[in-house]
Amino acid sequence: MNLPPLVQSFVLHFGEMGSRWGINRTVGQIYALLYVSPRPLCADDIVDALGVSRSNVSMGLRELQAWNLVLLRHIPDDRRDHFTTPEDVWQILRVLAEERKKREVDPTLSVLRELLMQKPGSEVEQHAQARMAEMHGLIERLTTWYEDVKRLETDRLTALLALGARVTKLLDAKDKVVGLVRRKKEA
Amino acid sequence: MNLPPLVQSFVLHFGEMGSRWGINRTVGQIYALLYVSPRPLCADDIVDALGVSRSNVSMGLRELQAWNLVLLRHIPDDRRDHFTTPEDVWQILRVLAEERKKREVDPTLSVLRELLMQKPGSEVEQHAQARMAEMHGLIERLTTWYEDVKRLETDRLTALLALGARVTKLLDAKDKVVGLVRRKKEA
DNA sequence: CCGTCGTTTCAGAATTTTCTGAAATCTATG
DNA sequence: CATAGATTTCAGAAAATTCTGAAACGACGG
Repeated sequence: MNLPPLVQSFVLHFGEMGSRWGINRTVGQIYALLYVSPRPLCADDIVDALGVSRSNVSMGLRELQAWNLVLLRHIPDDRRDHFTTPEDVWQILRVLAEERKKREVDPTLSVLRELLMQKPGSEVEQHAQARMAEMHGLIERLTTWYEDVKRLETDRLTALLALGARVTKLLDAKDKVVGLVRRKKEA
Repeated sequence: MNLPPLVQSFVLHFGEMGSRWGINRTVGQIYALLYVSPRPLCADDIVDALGVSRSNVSMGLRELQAWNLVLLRHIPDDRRDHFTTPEDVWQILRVLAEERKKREVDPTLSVLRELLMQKPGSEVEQHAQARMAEMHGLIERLTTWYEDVKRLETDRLTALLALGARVTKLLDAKDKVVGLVRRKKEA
C-alpha cells in the first residue's frame, strides 16, 4: 500500500471497522479509498493503492455494487470501468440504511410474522409467542417510522435532526392548541 | 437441541442472523432462548436446550453481559447463576442502540476527528480531508440527535414514532406561527 | 481446611470466511 | 471474426473465527 498518510489512515481504519459492519476488510478499504478519492478509480488503480489481488478487488467491487454503495462511471477514451461513491453523504446514508434494513431487519420481521400465525401447543409456546409479538410490534413501529422519514428531502431531514429532543416541546404545544380549539368549539 | 417447535424456529433464526449482526451463532441462539423463556435459565439449562458445549455457553453469556443484553438473576436456594433478558423490549432497543453506537460509530468518529486535525500535505490529502469533514459532520449530527432522543421516556418516543413524517407538518405550522408573531411585533 | 458444586480459562481442533492466481469469459475494435 | 485488453469465476491456500474438552479457579458449607 502506497498512499498519502492521511488517506492511508482513513483506509486502514475502514478496513478494521469493516468486520464490525458486516463487510470484510478489503471491501471496507475499497470503499474508503473511493470515498476520499478526487476522481473515479478503475480496478487496477485500487490494486495498486491497496496492494491486494486483482480478483479480490473485483469481488469487492461486486459486493459494493450489490450494496449500491459505489457507482459505475465511464471515462471517455478508456474501456475500463471506473468507480466512485455517491457524491452526497446523505445519499450514502440513505443507501446504507436501506440496505441494512433489507439484510438485517426484514428477514426477522417475516420470520416473526410466520411464527405468530402458528397455534401455540403449550404454555411455553404461548409465552414465547407473546414475547415474539412484542418484538414484532417494536420492529414494525420502527420500520414504518423509517419508511416515513426516508422519503423526506435532505433539508427537511436536517431540520428534524437539528430539532432533536425539542420535538417534544412542539408536540406539547400542539396538544395545547388542539385542546384550546376543542374547548372553544364546545363552548 | 430439544425445544418446542416455535421456540426452536425462533432460536435457529436468531442463530442465522447472528452473523449479520456481528455476534456469532451461539450468542444469537442463547439470546433468543433467554428472550422467549418464561423464567431465568442457568448455563446448564442452555447447554441442554441448545446442545452446545458448556464452555461455549459460558463465553456466550460473557459476551452478552458485555453487551448488557442479559441480566444476572439469583434464584433462592440455588447457587447457580441464572440469566434473563430485560423485560421491556424498548429497554432492549435502547441497550442495543447504545452498544452498537459505542462499537460501530464512536471509534470512527474519533479517528475522523484526529485526521481532521492534521495538516494536509497535498491536493489529494486536501480533498480527502474535505470528504472526511463531510462524513464527520453527518455522523456528528446523527449522534447528537440520538443523544437527544435516547433520553426521552418510552411513551414520548412512541408518540414521536407514531407521528412519523407528519412531524414536518408540525414544523411548517410552527414556522407559520413564528412568522405571524414576528410580523405582529414589527407592526 | 477440605470437598463439592459451579464457573471460567485456554490451547488446540473444527469450521467458516477471505484471499489469491490461473483459467475462463467477455467485449470493443481493426 | 480474430485479437487484445479488461473482467470475472473458481478451486484451493491462507487466515480468522468459533467451538470444545480438559484443567484451573473460586466460593461455600461442613
